[in-house]
Amino acid sequence: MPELPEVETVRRSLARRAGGARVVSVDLRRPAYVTGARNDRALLLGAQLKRLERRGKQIAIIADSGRALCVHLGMTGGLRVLQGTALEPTHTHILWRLRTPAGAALRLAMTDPRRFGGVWTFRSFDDLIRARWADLGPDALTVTDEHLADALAGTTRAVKAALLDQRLIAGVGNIYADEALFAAGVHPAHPSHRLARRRAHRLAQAIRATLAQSLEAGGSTIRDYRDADNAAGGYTARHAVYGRSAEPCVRCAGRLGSAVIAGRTTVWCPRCQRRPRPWAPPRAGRSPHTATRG
DNA sequence: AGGCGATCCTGAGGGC
DNA sequence: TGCCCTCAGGATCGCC
Repeated sequence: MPELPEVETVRRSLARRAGGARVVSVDLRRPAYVTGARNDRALLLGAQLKRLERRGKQIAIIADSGRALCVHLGMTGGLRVLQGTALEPTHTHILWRLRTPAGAALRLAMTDPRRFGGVWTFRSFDDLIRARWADLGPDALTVTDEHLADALAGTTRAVKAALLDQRLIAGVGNIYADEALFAAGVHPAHPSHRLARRRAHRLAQAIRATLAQSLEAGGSTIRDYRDADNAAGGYTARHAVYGRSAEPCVRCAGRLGSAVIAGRTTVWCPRCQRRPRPWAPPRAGRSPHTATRG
């Protein structure tokens, strides 16, 4: 489920609630959810949670022991802090018991009904970066106009497909790809390399602005997404196109269209997001301006 | 190179 | 109430 704003919201709430806490016990209930060493020490038993980092849709939990966990939430994953007698969520694959510096007992639950996410264990944050983050593009929240323009110039794919490719830009998923394309007035099927550089810059600005606005609202809540505090996101109501197929465009009131592009349901406004003019072969003799090929 | 479909899973929602 | 179908925030793989 979660895209960059939701993952960053989880990271922040986790840092606030469990930062500095020590791992008292580890209960790994579904070993297959973890890749790499699966022993207690690899899962940070006895260590203190020191730093929480994020790149795109992935979170790194770095302990004072130097060890690091990489968490990818997939479609339905969540990291939830439970206090007191709070009920444990269903599909909890790992449960950590923590003790905060102030002495409070907390539980941290890694939940993921569909199990498209996962946890990877590493001896160090450097190892994590090498194994999992080295191939990711720059984080979408701070991607530069120049980087996105260069990345798009290098591929012929539909721009929507390019935005979903985490090697080009990290953190954009199906919701924010559609939202940013709408905000920039770019048709999702526009061939990436044919997008004018000026429009690629505008798209980069739209990506940053859309993600920042959603982050400010605590992300989007579709179905079961919750942050580490179990709070729902407030951005869903502000979606201009995602989930609004056949509804009126917020800008021109025209009917929003949808189709499967890059294997994902895509919604856009046919009037506000024009298709590129199709290339037509020049026909000789029709106009004095028609180029004659040698 | 990249489109496409299948695949990994569970759950929600609609139609009947 | 239940059954059957479709669809869902992600990402990878093999095949054309």
